[in-house]
Amino acid sequence: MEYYRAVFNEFLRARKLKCTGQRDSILDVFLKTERHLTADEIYGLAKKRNPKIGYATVYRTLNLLYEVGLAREVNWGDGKIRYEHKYRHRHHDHLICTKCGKSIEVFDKQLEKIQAKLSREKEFIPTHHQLNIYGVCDKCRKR
Amino acid sequence: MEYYRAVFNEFLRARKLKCTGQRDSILDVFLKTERHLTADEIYGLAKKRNPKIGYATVYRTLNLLYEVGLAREVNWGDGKIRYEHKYRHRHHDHLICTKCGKSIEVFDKQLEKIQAKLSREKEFIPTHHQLNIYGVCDKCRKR
DNA sequence: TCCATTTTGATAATGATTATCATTATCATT
DNA sequence: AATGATAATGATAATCATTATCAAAATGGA
Ligand SMILES: [Mn+2]
Ligand SMILES: [Mn+2]
Ligand SMILES: [Zn+2]
Ligand SMILES: [Zn+2]
Repeated sequence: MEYYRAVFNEFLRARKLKCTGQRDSILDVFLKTERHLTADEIYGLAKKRNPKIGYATVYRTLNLLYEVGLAREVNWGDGKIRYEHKYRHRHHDHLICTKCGKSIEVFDKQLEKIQAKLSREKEFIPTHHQLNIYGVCDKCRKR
Repeated sequence: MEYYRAVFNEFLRARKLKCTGQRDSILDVFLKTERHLTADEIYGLAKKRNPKIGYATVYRTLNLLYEVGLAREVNWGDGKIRYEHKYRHRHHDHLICTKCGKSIEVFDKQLEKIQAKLSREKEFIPTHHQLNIYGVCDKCRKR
């Protein structure tokens, strides 16, 4: 975790941005949680350790984490962006339960290959993608 | 196109809803366009043939078209829902150019199979999915 | 035609995110 | 440690797509 903080600080220095307590708090909260957090959730958690932190700073810092490549933005179509760890985490897709909201992470090499093939066929240069599979999870089905 | 209108009217009757000129106009506009339209675009087109139509009615009618299965909602992560034909149209995914906004429709049977496999492995019952591949289209790359 | 029910459109409300801007904090340089 | 140029912050207003409200109008079966 020290390492990630170093990555962030290096990024700030390179961009002539400043190290601040708020940025530290937000990065900490983000790194300490493995869940997919919304800006609002991160705001709530960061506020605990730094009560006078503002919404705008949370949004601004999350964008920095995105830009430096520490965070990935996830869009599940419910109107809010979620953030998950990206640095040294392999890309994956999500199964999303429409009953309980839980998500399951999945990865398939073949699936990624087919996407590359489809792009190639259309002379399209892919930069990133997002696959959401919506449905009902095991627990919710049995309930 | 008469057929689709019949499907819609049958749905309205079954739900004890009423046939109205506004609903006709909006369905017409939707059926006549093969593009992926936002509510706002449909509002603009419908207003041409029925100038006193309101925004709310457009949103309400699009939800009906979704419920009856004539329309599919598409979310490209830019904050607005788009609508495309669903009835008698095969499911497909999209390559989305981040330069010009154009989309290319693609389909791969193997890709769908792998998704089913991934769901099965997690004991997850999938209902629908959405795959967006973002990147740069042929034209934009050459420009 | 009558009338219960549904629909409509203008507009207010909502909710997530972004913009604004005066005040405060950071940090390289004295 | 003090300075000062620059960046950061937070309260709050603005934005933008979508939804809710509600009085007035339209629909359709009897
Ligand atoms: Mn994830
Ligand atoms: Mn399409
Ligand atoms: Zn569930
Ligand atoms: Zn393009």
